[in-house]
Amino acid sequence: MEVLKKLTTSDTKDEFAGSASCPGEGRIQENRKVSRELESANIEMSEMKEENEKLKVMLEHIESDYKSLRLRFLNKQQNSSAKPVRDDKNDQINAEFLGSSDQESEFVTLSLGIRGSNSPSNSIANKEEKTKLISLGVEEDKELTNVDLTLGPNVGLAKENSVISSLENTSSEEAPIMNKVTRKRSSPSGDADDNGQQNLAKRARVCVRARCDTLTMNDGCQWRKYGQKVAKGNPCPRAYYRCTVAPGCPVRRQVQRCVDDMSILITTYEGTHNHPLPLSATAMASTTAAAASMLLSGSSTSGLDTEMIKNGMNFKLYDNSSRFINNPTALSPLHPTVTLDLTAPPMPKPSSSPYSLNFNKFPSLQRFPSTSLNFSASSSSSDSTSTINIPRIWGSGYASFSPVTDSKVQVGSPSFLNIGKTLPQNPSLTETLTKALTSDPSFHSVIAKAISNMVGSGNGDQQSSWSGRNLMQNSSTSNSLSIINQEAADSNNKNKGCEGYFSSLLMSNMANPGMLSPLNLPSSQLPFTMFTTSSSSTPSFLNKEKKRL
DNA sequence: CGAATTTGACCGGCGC
DNA sequence: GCGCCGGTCAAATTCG
Repeated sequence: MEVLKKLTTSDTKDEFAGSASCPGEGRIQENRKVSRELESANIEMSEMKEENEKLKVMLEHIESDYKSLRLRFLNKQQNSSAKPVRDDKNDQINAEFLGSSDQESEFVTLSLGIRGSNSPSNSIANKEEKTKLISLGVEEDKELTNVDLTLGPNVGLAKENSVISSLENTSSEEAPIMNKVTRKRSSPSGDADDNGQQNLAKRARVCVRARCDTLTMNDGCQWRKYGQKVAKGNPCPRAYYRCTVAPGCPVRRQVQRCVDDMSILITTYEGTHNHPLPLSATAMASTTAAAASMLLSGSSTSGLDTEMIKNGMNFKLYDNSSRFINNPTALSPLHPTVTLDLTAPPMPKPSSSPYSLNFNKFPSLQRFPSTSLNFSASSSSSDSTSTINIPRIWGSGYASFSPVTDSKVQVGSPSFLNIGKTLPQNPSLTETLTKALTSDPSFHSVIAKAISNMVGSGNGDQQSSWSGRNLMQNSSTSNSLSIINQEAADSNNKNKGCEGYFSSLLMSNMANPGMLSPLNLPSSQLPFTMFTTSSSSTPSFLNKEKKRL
């Protein structure tokens, strides 16, 4: 902008100087013309100055937001690595994110979904018990944050995982409940399930919805199919995969077409990789880990936001309990699930849409005016659903997204349905990235991660056919069948899935400096949709996990 | 021929 | 206790 300003000024001066050589009457007219141009240039300059000022203010805002979030993250990290001690500082931090007591209640409900074992009766159905546990809020949250992070890969998350060790006590507390059940069948990956910490984290699921015309979304990992089944409510068979990057890796993945929109692929991740991940897999793994972190902790301040921020992502949570009624996986009562919606649904309208923001239930949400991060829950005491919106540009190939205007960098070439060839980028991307790289090591690492993901995104997972007996037994819609058949054809063509999809998302997001901070963005610019479901019926899945021991 | 996928059977949790 | 359902196993089959 400064350059443009200089150019404008110098051009004007040149013209003015040139006009001095014009002889006769024409000189007056020429002078008038030049003065008009000068005037318009001055106006333009003043406009640019104003714009400059605005941009400066925006930049300062972004910087301060980033610093404050970073401080909070570091604070969290410190508190987690040390023995949790409830103090005023912690209270303040938590109160800041919890909002009103109503919200607090829901917040704790989410947490208890995971930590029910700590409750004497393993039930949070009645409000009195909830209230008791609310008083434990801070410490519970911290521990959960640690648990959550175990969902991620062991590589590339060293910082986050550094606090996992404090979880040992938690898993030992769970033992009595888990001991109730024994498991007859031993899992081939049982070794990896050998501790309660893993079990806890494993049961958290991260569901990724994405438009994809291929059988699976390539997340960089290698998967082997071990089963396929038609789940109730969806004629499309659900395929079960386990990670084969390393023997004994407990991570599972479920892949299923969305019954409402067959072009949408629902991929659900569960478990923790117990091995180094390929570079191409770290983006998905770290982000799902962060998402699960938020889910398990029930805290908007835990893993997800920090990880998303690190990844240049921006998110917003809001009630969306009706959204996944046809997705039994996502709403499984046994598994708290967080859903990342990359399908670019229509942006929610607060009052009329089923995806509407639920501010009315939790007026206290407005206590976060400086952030676009909101957390609300359904009125149900047992389940809670939250959503993060993803911009249309990511999922549907829309050509523009608010603060970005042009594209100079090609961010992969995803093969999934409706994704545009060019991704958004800011004209000053180079400058922005340079600044960020030189000023913030963490941002540096994120960019490096994303770039390496782009480079290494060629590792496809094994494909399998969607045409199975299970489908034929249950499917009655020709629409489903035609799509399934197409999937089978894709499989024969050795289609490698939505290659580099997630990496592209990360990179496209980082290419948008306006999204480096999640704060102060209007809701229309919030980049993705996330749903979370959390059940309060913890003991069952804890018991099941104990059986595997 | 080894690896990967398919598919029928089985198991455990949960609701009634 | 029974049936439904999600999830997993493992033998059979297919693929490269």
